[in-house]
Amino acid sequence: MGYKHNIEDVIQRGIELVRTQGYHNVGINQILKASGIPKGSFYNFFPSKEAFIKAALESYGRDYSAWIRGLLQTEDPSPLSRLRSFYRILIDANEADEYAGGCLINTVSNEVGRNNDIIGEAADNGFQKLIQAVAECVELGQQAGEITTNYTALELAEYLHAGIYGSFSRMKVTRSRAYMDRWYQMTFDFITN
Amino acid sequence: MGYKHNIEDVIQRGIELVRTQGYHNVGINQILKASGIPKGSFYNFFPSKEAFIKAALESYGRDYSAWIRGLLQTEDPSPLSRLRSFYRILIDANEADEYAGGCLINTVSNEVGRNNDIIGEAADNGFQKLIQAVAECVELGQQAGEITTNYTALELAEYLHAGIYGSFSRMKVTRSRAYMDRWYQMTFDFITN
DNA sequence: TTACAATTAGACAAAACGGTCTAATTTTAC
DNA sequence: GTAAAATTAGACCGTTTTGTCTAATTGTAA
Repeated sequence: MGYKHNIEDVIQRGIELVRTQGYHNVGINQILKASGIPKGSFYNFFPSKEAFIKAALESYGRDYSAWIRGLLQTEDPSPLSRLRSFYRILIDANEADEYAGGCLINTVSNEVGRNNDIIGEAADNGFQKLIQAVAECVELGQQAGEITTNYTALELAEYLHAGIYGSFSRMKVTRSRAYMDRWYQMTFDFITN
Repeated sequence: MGYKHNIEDVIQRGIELVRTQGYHNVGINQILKASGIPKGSFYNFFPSKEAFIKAALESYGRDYSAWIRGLLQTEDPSPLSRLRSFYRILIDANEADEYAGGCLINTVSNEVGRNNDIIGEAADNGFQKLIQAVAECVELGQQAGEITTNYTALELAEYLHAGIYGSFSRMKVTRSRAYMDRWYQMTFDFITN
């Protein structure tokens, strides 16, 4: 049967709160309330807020990179087309989310990544997972002659990552998908053969 | 003679603290201590922390965009060369700063831009100032035939903005200029004729 | 000089913060 | 069934948070 509360539930609720509202802006009590868990159970599972967000980043990174891989491994025979499709879906998802937060890793990384080594490292690990998933598809696109080979697949994946995440930053205050759409158009214009 | 304390001093100290440590991670008391101002004076100048950061964003946006304009209006006759030089200096500055914070507007925007309309709007205004300063030089580069005219100057400036700020995000957790350098190389490869 | 306004100064307050603690309950292992 | 371990529950604690308040001081304008 198991006990009443479930760690994974708490993590998912916490992810959603922190992703949309920020690390320091969300208190433990808020997470307790949202997940219906008492404080004792929370601190039984996690020794600190820092440990909680580390676990959240790891869970999010796993799920997110798996989601990316799923989207990049469809039956579409063109790697470039799959890559384009992925970014369109990502942009659509952010619009559907009303530009509320973008990516948890980005939110946390920007807020505390530089000032907290444990969180910073967890964020970096997460980013690398996402970038790696993209790089694999980029490489296939290069092999298929669809994407420029002037740069390595990893360099291109990092370029894509920086660009879309920079667009997220503008998106958050403009609350518009225009910047992401323009980024999409221009970037694929630049990197395709 | 004037009174003992000076608003602009307090703003500059606050900017530096918030830029490197984040909005919620820096308390009023920290700003008071750093600028040697008592609480009564602070709240005499600013009605709230929110009002303070709004003033800080405005001051920072003014100074930063003026700094950009200065760097983009040298005696170098090539707009493209001036633009390249500006981004090299910007990247160098972030390295010299030990990747501590990047841009105040970006830091605050990512942390609270979506959850606080007053701060979000101030951040957006600041971003627009910076992008506009870059766009003017991009346009000159287009007129000189150095930069692609497939996109408007504003679109290209926004693209540059998103890219370098996305690189900042990676920079913060990797504490390395590698991502910015690669972004620089690739972007100018893409946008030049 | 005098009257008024702005600034200075920091004690104080209410609320929120992360985290601790003890006791009751539930599950697991033997 | 029984003992040990894990989980649940929330009252409680010390600290820190933003913001208020009153009184003294300083500057300004008549």
